[in-house]
This record gives sequence, C-alpha cells and structure tokens, in this order.
Amino acid sequence: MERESKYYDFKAIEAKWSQYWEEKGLHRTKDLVSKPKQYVLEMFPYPSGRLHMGHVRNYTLGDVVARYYTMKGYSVLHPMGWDAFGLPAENAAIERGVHPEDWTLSNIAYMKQQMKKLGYTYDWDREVTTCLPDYYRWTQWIFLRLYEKGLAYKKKAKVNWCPHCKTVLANEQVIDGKCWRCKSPIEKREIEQWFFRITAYAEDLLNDLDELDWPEHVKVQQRNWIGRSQGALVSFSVADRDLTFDIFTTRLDTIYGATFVVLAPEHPLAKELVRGTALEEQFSEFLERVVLKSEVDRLSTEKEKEGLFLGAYAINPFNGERMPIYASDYVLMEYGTGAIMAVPAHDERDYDFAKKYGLPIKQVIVPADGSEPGELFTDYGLLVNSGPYTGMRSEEAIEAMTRFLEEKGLGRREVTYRLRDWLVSRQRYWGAPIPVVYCEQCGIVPVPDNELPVFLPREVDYLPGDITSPLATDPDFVNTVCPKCGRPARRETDTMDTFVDSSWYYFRYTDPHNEQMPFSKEAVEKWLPVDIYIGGVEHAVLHLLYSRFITKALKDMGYVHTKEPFSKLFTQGMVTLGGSAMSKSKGNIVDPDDILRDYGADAARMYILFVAPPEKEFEWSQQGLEGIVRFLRRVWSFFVKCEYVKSHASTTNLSNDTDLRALKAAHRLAYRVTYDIEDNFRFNTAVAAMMEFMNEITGYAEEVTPGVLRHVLEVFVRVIAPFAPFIAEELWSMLGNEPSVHGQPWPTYDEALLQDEQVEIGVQVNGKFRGTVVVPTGSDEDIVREKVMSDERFRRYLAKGFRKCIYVPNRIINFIV
RNA sequence: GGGGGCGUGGCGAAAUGGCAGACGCAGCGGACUUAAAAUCCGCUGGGCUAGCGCCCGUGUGGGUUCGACUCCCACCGCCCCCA
Repeated sequence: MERESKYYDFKAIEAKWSQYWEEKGLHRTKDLVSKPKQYVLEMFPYPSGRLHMGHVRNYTLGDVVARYYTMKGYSVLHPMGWDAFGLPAENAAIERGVHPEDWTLSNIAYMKQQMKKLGYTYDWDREVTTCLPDYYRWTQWIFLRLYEKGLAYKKKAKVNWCPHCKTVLANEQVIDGKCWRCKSPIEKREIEQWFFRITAYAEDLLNDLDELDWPEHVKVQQRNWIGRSQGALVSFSVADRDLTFDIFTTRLDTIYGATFVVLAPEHPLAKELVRGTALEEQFSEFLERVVLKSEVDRLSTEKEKEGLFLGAYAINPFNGERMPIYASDYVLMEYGTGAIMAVPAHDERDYDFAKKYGLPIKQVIVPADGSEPGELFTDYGLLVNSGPYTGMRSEEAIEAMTRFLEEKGLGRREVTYRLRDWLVSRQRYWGAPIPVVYCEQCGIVPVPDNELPVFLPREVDYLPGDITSPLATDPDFVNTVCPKCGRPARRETDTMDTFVDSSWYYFRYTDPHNEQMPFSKEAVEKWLPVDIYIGGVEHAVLHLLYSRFITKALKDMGYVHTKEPFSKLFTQGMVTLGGSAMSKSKGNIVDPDDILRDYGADAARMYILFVAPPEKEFEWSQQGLEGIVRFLRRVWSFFVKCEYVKSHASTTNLSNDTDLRALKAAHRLAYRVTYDIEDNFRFNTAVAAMMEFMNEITGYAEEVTPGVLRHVLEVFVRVIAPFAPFIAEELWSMLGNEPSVHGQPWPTYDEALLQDEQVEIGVQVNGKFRGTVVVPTGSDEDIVREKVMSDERFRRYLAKGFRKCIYVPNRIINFIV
C-alpha cells in the first residue's frame, strides 16, 4: 500500500480506500452477540435527484456517531434507504414525460453513489425503498392490521379541489388558497376518505414523551400538538324546542358570564334550527362561504369573525338565562363538540364577537390579587355574580360546578384533544394502494394477506380531471372480484399518505429481506429501539408522532416489544442559502458534487461539522471550506515529515519533558473529543480541539522521542477517523500500521494527565477583572489571597483592605472593597 | 392565528453563573520568490493614550447576584412548522 504522492491528493486517497473498504466489507453490519448494540439512524431522504447540503450535514452527523460507537466496541446497525413515494415524481412525469418509477429509481442510483463518495458506513445490504413492491406490500399489510383493530376507518372529509385543473390538490399544492399551478382559487369538496385512529393513543403519546431522551422543544411541540385539555361537557337545552346539545368548556367557572352560545356552522343543530324559517337561505349561503375558509383563518384572533343569529335561544343550566344561539366560523366542528358557550368577559374571541354583534358582556371573574380587571380578563381568579359559587377561586369553582353537573345529570368531566385522526387517503398515483375492495354485496372487504401486494399499475392518467384518483382511470386495476363472495367488485383507488411509508421503515431495516413478514419479532427485539435518531427539526411533530403511533399499535398487536421507536433524538439545524432552506424551486442549491470534486469528501465532512453547532441552522458559505482544506493539508505534510516514526515502536515510556507535554496534549485531545461527542454531538468544538492539538504538536514534534511521537500521533489519527475517514486511513498506514484504523479502539484518556501543575486565576475587585495570578493547581484561598496581596499590580485596588472575598478554586478570586 | 426556535467582532462561531471573542474565515504586516500563487511567522472587537494603562462592548430596556452572553420579566428583529 504505497502512497502515490508526497502531496495531499485526496482523489487518490478516496479511490484507494473506498475500494479497500468495499472489498473487505467493512460497512456490513456485524451481528456480534458479545457486544452491546447501537442502532444509529438518520431520517431517510426523499430521492429528489441529488443530495443537497442539508443531507450531507444530516448523514455526516450520523456517520461520525456510527463510526465512533464502532470504535467504542459496539455492534452497530447503520442503514439507509429511500422515502420514495411522493408528489415530485408525479410532477416530473407530468412536466417531462418520465415515468415516476424511472425518475425515482434513477435519482436513487445517483444519490446512492454520492453517499458512497462521502464515505458513509451504510450497510447497503439492508437498503429499503418504499416504492418497491417488496416494501409497500408490508405497508399494505400494516394498513390491514390497523383495519382489523378498528384503527383504520372511513369517513367524509374535505379535500382541496382546483376547478380549473379539475384535480384534487395536496395541502402543499395550495398556496394562499390558490392552486400552485394555475393560481385559481381552490374549493373544498367533501369525499369519503380513510383515517387512522391516532386519537385512540393520544394519552399514551402524551405520557410516554416523559421517558424519551429528546430535545425538550420537540417534546413541547408534540404536547402542544396533542393539546390535551381537561374540562366538562355541559348539556344545554334549546328554549321552546325539544332539543338539547352539548358544549365543551375548560372554563366552567365562567358559566355565569355566558351571554350567548356559538355553534360551528357545520353543526347539525344549526341546520335544524333554521329549517323552514326565513333564515334558511341566508344560512346556507353563510355555510358555503365558511366551508371554503382555511382553519388557520377561522381560528385567527386577528381576522374578523363572521356570525349568524340562528333565531333560537339556549337555556343556561346554572342560572336558567336565555342566550341567543349563533353560528360562527371561529368554532370548529372537529374540536370538542362543535359548540361553545361564549363568555365575552373572559375569552378573547368571544369578546371580539360580542363587540361586533353588540352582545352583552358580563363580568364573573376578578383577579385574585384585588387588582382592577379590564373589560377582558382571561386568567383564573375569584368568582363574582355567580350564585352560590361567588367568592370561590376558579380552581375550586370548576371542581364544585363539575360535581353539580354530575349530580344533576347535566354533564360530566371530559378530556379532549386537539389531535385529530390521521387522514391517510391521497388522490394520487405515486403511493401505496390502499388494500381494500368494495363489493356491492359485502361492502368494504380487506384484501387477504396472501393477495398482497396490491400492485401499482405502471400506466395511468396522472391528471384524471374528475374528483377521483388517477388509479380510477385504469379499469384493469379497478375491476376485480370480491375476495369474500367472488362477485365483481371495485378496488379502492386512493393511495396512502407517504407518512405511512416512513412510519415503520426503521423496523424493516432490521430484517429487510423477510418475505413472510414485514420483520421478525426477533430482529426487532435485537435492534430496537433506535438508540440515536438524527434528522431535521421540521419533522418534530408529524413524522415522529406518526412513527410513535404505529409503534404503539404494533406493540399492542404483539408484533414488536417496544412502545417507543426512538430512545434518543437529535434534531439538526437546516442548511440555508440566501436566508431560506435550499430547495430546487428557489434555485438556491449547493451541489455536493462540486464540493467533492474540488475539495474532497473529508474536507466536505469536516467543514460541515466545524462551521456551526449541529443543532443550529447555518447559512452556507464556501469561504470557510478553504480553512478546513488547509488544515487537512497541514496534517498531511506534518505526517509526511514525521514518517520516520514508523521504524520505532509506539511507546508511552517518557524520556523528557517534551514527551510529557506531547502525551498530555494527546490525552487532552482524546478527552475533549470524547466529551464533545458524548455531550450532545458538539462536533464543531471537537474539530477545533483537533486543530489546537495540531497547532501545538507541530511546534515541538522534532524534540519528542520517536516512539512517543508515534503513540501520540496514533491517538490523533484514531480521533480524527470518524470525522475524516479517508485521510485517517492513509495517515494510519503512514505511521506504519496495518489498516483499518476504523477497526481500532477509540482512545481513552487518563484524568491525571489532563491537569496542569499551574493554573492562572482571574483576579477581580468589586466584580471587575483586574489581572491574573499563577498558582499551583488546587491551591487554597489563603495561598491565592497571599499571592494577590503581595502583587504590585493589585496594591492600588486593595490598599485599604477588603470587606469580603469570594474564591472559586482554579477559576477566580473576587475582592469586595 | 397557534406552536417552536434564533439574536455575541467584518463573517462562521467559543465561553451556559467566574479572565467575552477559543478554533476558523476574511483583512493587515513580514519571510520565502525575478514575480505571483502556495506555504510559514506575527497582528487583528471599538474608543482614548507617546506609553504603563484606562473606558466601552454579547439585539433593547429593567431585575436577581460579590459576579450575567449565560438566570428572571418586558420589548424589538429574524427564521421554521401547521395533518
């Protein structure tokens, strides 16, 4: 294995070692029972064409972690795959006439080759591609299991409809309420669609967050998303009519202040109340208008609320007062019961509505601290004007009033969630077909397991021009026979949301070639949960919540042993250019190929790790890259200069003070890099530590005994190996060692060698920094004080003595005068 | 609208209650060179000073503390997510 050049020729080094690793199968998962396991996973990409810098950042982080744990002696699973169904493939088909499958598969081939160039340790024998039948077959299988458990069901829901393109649009295709392609305003249409009952797990999804080693802000986002609220259902009756309805409130304490009631326009009671009255026509116009509004607009506290009096009154069960019933867009049918009591004095949106429609505002809560309440006061406080509850604190009143409701049979305690069921139907071609058929005789019939997969036909019309799915245009696909009764039947033509594909892929990696099951329980038990999951913070809610739900459902069905898929999560920051995320449509892409060609994989990896802390967003800049290349070149020439050490055995037998200095530098380096990796992946400071080590050692290397120098440099090479794997391998052999450095143990450090004998202590007077003194490490206050007092420089500040002295060992001493 | 985040030199950043600016980029000066590039050495937050030094400085305003970039409150600006 001779080097081709005395210069740092990264192309030659990369070519040589990637071939060597491939031949030796270095990246294949080693299933060693004797070692503890570590499942290192990065969120798999959508194969959009080529890698962008965000991918490079994500996968480099994961690769360093995987390599680090391998060197630490773990049995590591580090797989990669493709989230390969999705809309862009269909767009490519429409715009360029390429078949989605061909487009996707060629993108995969390209991106895979890019990943290999970057030196990632993926076990490609376990590659998973969600758009291939041997994968989506199992996505369908999971759908069927959920269906059997009642966790998949059908109901009507709104879709976005573009009247011009005559097609159903995905949410991301609607921009400001307009079609992304033709800019015409979109409409809402209601059709029957499939849902997953994620709300059945709302409580578990919330509670189990506590056990996860996830960033707190992600947990907070999930908690808010689930949005648990504890409150009460209250039954109201309609005055002079034999009708009742339930409202949900979290603020039962304010019920004496209720002055009107608001129904969602979609509420069945609303229609019922206006039927046959003069208001009927006005109401249906109103309803039509509201239905088109987005939820964001409807819930806004800024946008004006629209309401319509329904000509009827409700009776407040606590005080018997008559309250007008309105329908308004700010109440949603999907949340709570679709009906609220409005308390304008103590709720912001009720207040705005009351102002607009001139409705009474009645104070029933005052601040507990006796301060003057404004017209609108939304906090807890003390009750006033509330009959027998007057004088109670809000918390007490809620409890007492709930008991009253329960005793009288007028209501009960209720917990509601903001979380809604997961709509999984997509009226698109490029996705996994939903495996059910519709039989006139038997109704909805699931496709039997032995008939899976339901293959996606290759040729269809992607723009069917009807409120239907592309698959519906293919009679060969649609027409089938009922698996139950054998009569003619129609297939479901919707495909599944791609979040379904990505909600279980981490299980498939453990057993990717299994043809009997999506995975064996044994394989999952061996590897799951994922020990460290790395990906973009933009997935903090959806993907991560869906995956948690699927895992819990599979656990309850006995297919897996774990109730949580990802023990530890690391969310990396975005890579931006010109202030926004790199994306094709914005044309702000930095192509990793250019970087690889001009600077090499090691430089690309080191740079992206060095330039910013990994959880933080960073604005791409090419300039700093030069610095990393210079560093690698400097390392290279230094090792060329030190090549003589290879004829000396590596040793830690020290002969002089410089040997000790060098050894200490190596131990400090090992300590700092280990600590930085363990402490939340602080790779930027880890790389800085390597630079500092180099800056130091190059100053006195020739004075170090060759065997000691060899030992010290071996520490350096092992430390840099996960970061810059190619050059590390080459440097390792330059030191006279056999490959591979990546099979070497991670260097350990000796605490005793981390401390210096002397330490510099900051001297403050009245908290102001005035200089330093050097004392032996670990000196007592007396010694330091003595040293300061006898020092000429501090005399002027301390001439009159001092009142107090604060000493922090090895850090600072502060005199208060 | 709701939710989540981020503000430190010319730039990326470090320091998470104890000497603000480690490490790197850019810049300036020097060495090498016929010259340039590359490389190497030195300087580099701002202001005042002949100099020793002194003052100011982590978005803004308050607070806690012997001591605050770090903790608390309010505000300003920017970014991300929303079935």
